[in-house]
Amino acid sequence: MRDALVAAAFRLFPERGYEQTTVDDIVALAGVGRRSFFRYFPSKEDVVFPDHERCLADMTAFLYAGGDDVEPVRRVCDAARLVLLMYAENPTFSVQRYHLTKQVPGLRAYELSVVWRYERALAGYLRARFAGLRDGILRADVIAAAVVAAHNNALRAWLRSDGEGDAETTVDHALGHVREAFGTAPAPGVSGGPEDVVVIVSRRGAPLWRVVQELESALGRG
Amino acid sequence: MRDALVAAAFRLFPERGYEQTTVDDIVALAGVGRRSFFRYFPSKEDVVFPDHERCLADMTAFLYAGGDDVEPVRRVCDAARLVLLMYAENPTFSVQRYHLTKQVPGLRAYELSVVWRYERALAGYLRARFAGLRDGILRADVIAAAVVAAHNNALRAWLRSDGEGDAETTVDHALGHVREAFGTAPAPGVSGGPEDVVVIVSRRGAPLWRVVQELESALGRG
DNA sequence: GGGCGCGACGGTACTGAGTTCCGTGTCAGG
DNA sequence: CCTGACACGGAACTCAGTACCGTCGCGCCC
Repeated sequence: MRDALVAAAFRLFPERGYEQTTVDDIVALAGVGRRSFFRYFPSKEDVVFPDHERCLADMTAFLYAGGDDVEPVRRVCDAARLVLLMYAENPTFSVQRYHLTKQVPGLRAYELSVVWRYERALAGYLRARFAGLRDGILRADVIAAAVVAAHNNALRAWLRSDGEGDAETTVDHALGHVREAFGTAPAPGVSGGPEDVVVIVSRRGAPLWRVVQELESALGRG
Repeated sequence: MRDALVAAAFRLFPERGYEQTTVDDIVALAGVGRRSFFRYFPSKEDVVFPDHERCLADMTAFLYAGGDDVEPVRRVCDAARLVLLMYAENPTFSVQRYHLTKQVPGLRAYELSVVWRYERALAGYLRARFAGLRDGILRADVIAAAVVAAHNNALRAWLRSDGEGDAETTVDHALGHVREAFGTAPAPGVSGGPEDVVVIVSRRGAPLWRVVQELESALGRG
């Protein structure tokens, strides 16, 4: 029933556009009553994101499945990675939806509220992991936003390639930037970020010779 | 006329709720025709964010008013700071709207699309400033998202205080975290982050003497 | 001064999303 | 055969948003 409605909707949307397709058109093509549409989808927009609830639940489950021994930032990056892989499971559907949301303002707004829930899930996890830390909530919110932005960047690049590109490499590269910025270097050779970049953090009070020593060591010239 | 409609709307919203207030109620109280409402506000939600367009335009103008000599990340942080100060100009109105958006899902979704436009404005500016840089677009998007998240964090904290707290200090502190994470130390004594930390990023291919030069300069020992 | 265009406002009627209420079939178990 | 739970369908309704048109007030030009 759900699947029949989604199938009918995505047969009509490409040919006459989202806004020009009424719910009556969809239910007529699916051969079901109008009332049944709103039983399965609270609004017309929801039919465009039919598996969003399940995907969000999967990501949340993944977050809390790992123990507290795994590094938090790495965990949320892996969660974002997981979401992108879910998108990549149905390339044609994802690309079709991308073209819809790109040109229908109403759907773009709805997509924002969808993405927002993912971001809040990530932030909630990080807030719990950062509990007690100085500015833990702020740090959690900022990192969650950065992770989502990196994920979206990679996702859109992949969608623009019509699902032909390498989604994994792209998202790992993007998330590598975030982990770099927030103090968790990607594992060597994992393909996150360019491998010829090294970050040194120093306190101003430290003696210069110690900083140079660390620097040479980090650059492999010691 | 606009002001009359906004005033009427915000007299009705608190007493009977946003969704229970129809557009007809608003225009009846304002003493104008229903048609005129939609002349000034494309949708019912827009009356809740009456000065959003102006605020966005002001922020964009501020971004491009500074020359290319000012550091990009600092510039977008200052732009976010400017937005928060605009909110702080009308504390009672901002707090009232906060309570509305907090409990009406439809308004929260609309607010997301509003915030999204600010984020895209910041990202657009950063993309231009980072043009030609390796992963410039990705970096721009991630930093814009982080700045917006930090701004929102500070804004919500201030709104929860019913506009009584110190908005400037809060937002400076939050944005300091972002500037720390992305390699731009906050101005000395501004209260963002620990002031004795400096970050140097180097590519492995760079000559060591150049790196040490940058390092000495950053540490203020050159 | 008298048409005259123009822009702002108001009213009517319409479309379509979303809701409410209710009738109908269907299948289980007693 | 009766009955209660449940899924579906349909009619009628509310309200946001749009299209169309009529009206008023204003300056402007002949």
